[in-house]
Amino acid sequence: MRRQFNQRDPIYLQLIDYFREKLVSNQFKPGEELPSRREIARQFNINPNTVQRAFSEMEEMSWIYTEPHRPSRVTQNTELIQKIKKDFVRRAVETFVSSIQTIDISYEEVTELVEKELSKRNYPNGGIKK
Amino acid sequence: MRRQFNQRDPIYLQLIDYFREKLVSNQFKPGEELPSRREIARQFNINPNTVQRAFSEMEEMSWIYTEPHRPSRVTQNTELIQKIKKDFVRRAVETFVSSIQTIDISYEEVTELVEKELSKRNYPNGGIKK
DNA sequence: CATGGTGTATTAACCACTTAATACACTATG
DNA sequence: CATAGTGTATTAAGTGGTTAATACACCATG
Repeated sequence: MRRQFNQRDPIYLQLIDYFREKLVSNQFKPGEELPSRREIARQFNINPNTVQRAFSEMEEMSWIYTEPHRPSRVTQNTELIQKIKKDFVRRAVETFVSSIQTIDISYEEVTELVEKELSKRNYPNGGIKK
Repeated sequence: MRRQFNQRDPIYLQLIDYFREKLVSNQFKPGEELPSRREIARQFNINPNTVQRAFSEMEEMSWIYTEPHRPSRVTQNTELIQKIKKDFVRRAVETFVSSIQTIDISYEEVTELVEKELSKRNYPNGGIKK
């Protein structure tokens, strides 16, 4: 659970991103209980309300659910998790393409640069991470 | 010169991006005179100080230069323009790769998605834009 | 039944940052 | 030489948004 938050982006967004990463990389069992807001706040040394903010948004997106007076749980909808993953990638691709298309550069150059950057980060072919 | 600014990002940053695009796509002659701050402000219907803010930052980055009491001019350093272009692409690639590497996805899938998105936007191979 | 932890709601404080107002010296133009 | 436009600096105002404080009802545990 050790992770530093940068000082640039809102903490609650970084929290959401943190959970997204765990979600799409199967680090959660479906329906798994999450630590309480206050517990997480303690671990990250942030305000409980900030955690609540993140939880609210994740609940809004159905990433988690909370029965009254029960700990929040990770969604049991595995299709949703796949969708989160797909949407995330799609959005990243769109943002990327949208920005580079203002540049006069060939497709081959682009993919070569992407490939280079991927391998630079020890990202072997085949999708086995780290 | 018609372009709408979104209401999400700071205007001065969108202005800078606007000039970056013109700069790297050779829509400026080296040393070309730029319209005055107030003129640009009128065209975009924004505050002259906002233009000045953008100009300051572009001057800081040496994209433009301003002799005392003269109109600002586009840099004559063509190598710099190449560097701006390269840096911009490099940063876009880094951001992109950095985000998708939190996802369990193969390199082939990534490049395929990028290729798809590029062609969807009428981006023919070979780098001939639009 | 008391105590401490929980999810949640409301409100306030804060805060970085962008944008705008204003002023000034200078220059070109007539 | 007057007028209008320019680059620039300083300062104020505004603003959207995040974070924090506080409170409340509820529940489990002893």
